[in-house]
Amino acid sequence: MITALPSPTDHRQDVCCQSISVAPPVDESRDFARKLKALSDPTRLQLLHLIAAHPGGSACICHLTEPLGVTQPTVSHHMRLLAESGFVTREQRGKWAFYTIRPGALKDLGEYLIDLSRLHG
Amino acid sequence: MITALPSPTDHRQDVCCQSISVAPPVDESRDFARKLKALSDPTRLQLLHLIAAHPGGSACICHLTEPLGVTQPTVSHHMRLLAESGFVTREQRGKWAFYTIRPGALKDLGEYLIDLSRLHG
DNA sequence: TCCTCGCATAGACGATCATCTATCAGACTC
DNA sequence: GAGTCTGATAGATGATCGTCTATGCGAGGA
Repeated sequence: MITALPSPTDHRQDVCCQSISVAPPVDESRDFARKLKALSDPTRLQLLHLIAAHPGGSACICHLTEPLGVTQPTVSHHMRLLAESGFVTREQRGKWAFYTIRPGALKDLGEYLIDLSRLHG
Repeated sequence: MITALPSPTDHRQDVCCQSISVAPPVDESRDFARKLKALSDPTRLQLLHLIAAHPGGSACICHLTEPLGVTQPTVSHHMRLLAESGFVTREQRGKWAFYTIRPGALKDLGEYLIDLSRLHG
């Protein structure tokens, strides 16, 4: 809803700009914010890079700890967050846990940001 | 560097997957993580939506407080974070502070995520 | 020059987070 | 079945975060 629409010839000083009261998409914002938060840590981004560099975008945890210089429980914690947010899937193969990138989740989030950059009224 | 390359006919049980020790881009990850963190809050996403809905992607703070149900200092705090991360620019017009979306910043981040989704080896 | 208005800053507080050490659970080997 | 290995979980701790109230500061208007 537009409550004020100052034109270039409007000399009133108590009007700053159009007031647009369109309610922002609260639930959607909350959902995307949660996903963005899951990616907002350098260790998790590096984990995704490492996994993505493996054939098929799939890697086992045992090869993710040493290159990052953090402990195994820390990697496990981060992988859980990434899995809960839908960026990877977990699969047990024998004694090893494999995590696989879900490209669609990253792509969807990227497109959300690009759409937001194009939203101009 | 690849240290183990089990083929489908490799029956050794103590090999789980290729170990790829390519050092992840630490500085780049830290930078993108900082930007993602700036967007990882529902209030900030709604602020960006609100500003983007204004003509020219530009709005003054006075119209951003009420629709979001938070106090003015809280909006000011969030806008500072968004400005420091490069997603908006600030401009003083008379007594009003205008914030303008920087579409390129959102677009770059979106493309980073889409590239990451395509990284598969 | 004082007053008002718009917005930033300061400081506090409770919640969340990233990381660690210690431990547990499940799967394989001998 | 005992021992080993992989990875998850529990709990603690220090840091960061989101929000608030109170206050300061600069720009206009009277």
